[in-house]
Amino acid sequence: MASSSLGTPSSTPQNLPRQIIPIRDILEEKVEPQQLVSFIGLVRDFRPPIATRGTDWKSSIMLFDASTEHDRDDFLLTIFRPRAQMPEVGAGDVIYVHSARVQRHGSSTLSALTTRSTRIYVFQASLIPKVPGCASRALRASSGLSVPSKDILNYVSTLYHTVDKSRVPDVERFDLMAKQAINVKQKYQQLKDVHDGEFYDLIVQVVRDPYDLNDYATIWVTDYTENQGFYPFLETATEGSVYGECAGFAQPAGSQQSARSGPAGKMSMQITCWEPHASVIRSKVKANTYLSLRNVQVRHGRNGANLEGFLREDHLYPSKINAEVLQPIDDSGDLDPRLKNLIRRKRNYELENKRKQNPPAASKSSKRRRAKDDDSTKQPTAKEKRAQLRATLQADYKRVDQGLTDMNPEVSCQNMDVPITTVASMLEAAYYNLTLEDVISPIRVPVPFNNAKYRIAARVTDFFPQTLEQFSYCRKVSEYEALTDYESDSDDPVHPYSLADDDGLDNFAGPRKWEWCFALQLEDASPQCRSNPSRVWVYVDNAEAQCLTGLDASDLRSDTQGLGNLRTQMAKLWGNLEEQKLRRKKTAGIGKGNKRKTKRSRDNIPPDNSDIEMSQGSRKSDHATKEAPVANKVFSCCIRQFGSMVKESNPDKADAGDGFRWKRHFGLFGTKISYLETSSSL
DNA sequence: GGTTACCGGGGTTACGGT
Repeated sequence: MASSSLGTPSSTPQNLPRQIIPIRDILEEKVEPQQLVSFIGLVRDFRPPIATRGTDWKSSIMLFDASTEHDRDDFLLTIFRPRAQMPEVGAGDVIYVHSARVQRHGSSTLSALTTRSTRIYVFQASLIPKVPGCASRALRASSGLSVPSKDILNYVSTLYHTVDKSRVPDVERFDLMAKQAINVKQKYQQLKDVHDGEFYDLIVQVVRDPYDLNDYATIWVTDYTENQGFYPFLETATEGSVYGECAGFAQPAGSQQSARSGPAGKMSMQITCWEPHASVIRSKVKANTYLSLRNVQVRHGRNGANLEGFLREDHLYPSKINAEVLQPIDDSGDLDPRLKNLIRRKRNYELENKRKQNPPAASKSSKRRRAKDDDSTKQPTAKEKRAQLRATLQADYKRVDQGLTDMNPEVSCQNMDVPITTVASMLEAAYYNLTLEDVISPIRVPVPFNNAKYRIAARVTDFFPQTLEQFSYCRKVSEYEALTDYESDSDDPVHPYSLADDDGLDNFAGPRKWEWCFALQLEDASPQCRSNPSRVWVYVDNAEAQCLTGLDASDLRSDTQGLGNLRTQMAKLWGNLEEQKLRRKKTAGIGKGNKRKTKRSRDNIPPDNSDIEMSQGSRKSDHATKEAPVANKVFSCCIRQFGSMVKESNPDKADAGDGFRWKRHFGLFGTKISYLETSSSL
């Protein structure tokens, strides 16, 4: 079966050296991807080394042997190596590749990939003698490789002199092809810039499930740019109405998912994909998938009215696949900038759309951003804020550092040059000095919060949630996180500042991430406040908790090591507070059914830092201190004030638009517990 | 033990709708 048309013995198994696999066996998938294989073949195409994003360079070689000499499909060897170690090859050279990895990448057929241990022997075509001559003299100079065994050398000679070489181009043509291969043509365009009759590389998002027609599949795609050549979709996009099932399309029962609304207007183009690309579309693509498509021909459709795309088989390399699914979430921060920009445009489109749909009330997702950006909230300018902060701080600076002794040596914070302020002054209502024309002295306008930062001296008197296991939570990972200006959406059911429970994740199959989120109740420890110290709840978000503890969040209900590390770190900060709380809870729990809560809930949210409550100080834990005082030390830490929008049914209090008011919060930042000394080695 | 990447050239096949 594997014999050549010439009937030569070259391809018969008995002539093949042991451990050498016929290339056809790889193409017919008699081996699995990842498996290591050795093979020998003739070079018919070569792509010289090009730089990659990594440290290696990349080169590739198209090979055939006696088992594939008349095949249409090609067998590709991809070489990743430092540039200096790249082999030099010429037309018709015989290559013996020892121990390369089989892979499936960018092609409908399997190919081979070098590993660190792959050896490549190149025999220069013009020097290969006929048997019984020894092929070793045709071996091109390669660094430090010993001469292969006799059976390999014999096979090289036999193969070269018996195989049909009509697929090997002549030297001039080969060199020209190699030269052309490093000329990469820039074909990427956004959809807004595509024209009739041209070929483009596209980065797009699929807006509805593909329509599969066996030999080919059609997809509708967008990149959130507009092209006058596209069909204008309905302005008001409702579920299923824009890219819904088209009348007249045969709908195999159950095979079509409900459609999703894509952007309205002239933002989407249909692309028809033939094999081998259609297989990728069929098996890996659905609505919302991000795709890289290469060499899409753009032409007017049959009605001549609108532009369409066509992804056809590559003439020269029929197994080459030009459709690749892209993952919008990438922890390495290496996301393709073209994809990043597409996601950014999508976000802008969605924000704009939301705004249009809910003009009077602030849209939920933009609440926090508006707190910072929107002029209509009458926020002071940065300069004004700085002046205001300076004035506030200067009024409060008491140089209380001097009165502080026996500070916690395990805790340090930034901005030690900023004088310590008191919690009471931090909790005072915020004002904005409004200057008007013809009015000499500025008017003090109360504002819901200001974005001030402070340094305080404090000790921890309470924490939330009630158990350390709940200090971390699991959340969905959003595609928008790749954007540098990403801010999480407050529609998220587990938004940190809501300290909501983990519900909503049970049926979520997408990527998740563990993050820290907890709150600490701090009591002012500055000397002048000893008689009546104020308390404040401060949030600790994921980044600040990482800074504080030096630990990454994990599922603490199962990660006992992580829980132990957290406990050790927090004990440095709050002493025996956890034990005290536990004792108090046990005492209180007698006769109360002692319900064990394993999830965060809104009922458990730490008390508001409302001015009255906090300036008077809630003293629940004082009862406990009578029994046994919490033993912990004073530390200095940085606190920032910020605001968020919350629902408000009383219209008189709704100062943030219909049904919403601003709420002031405090957050810890720039504070650090000394590093954990772990006994376990890496 | 495993990431890096994916030429050029010039295009036929197809259902009917947005």
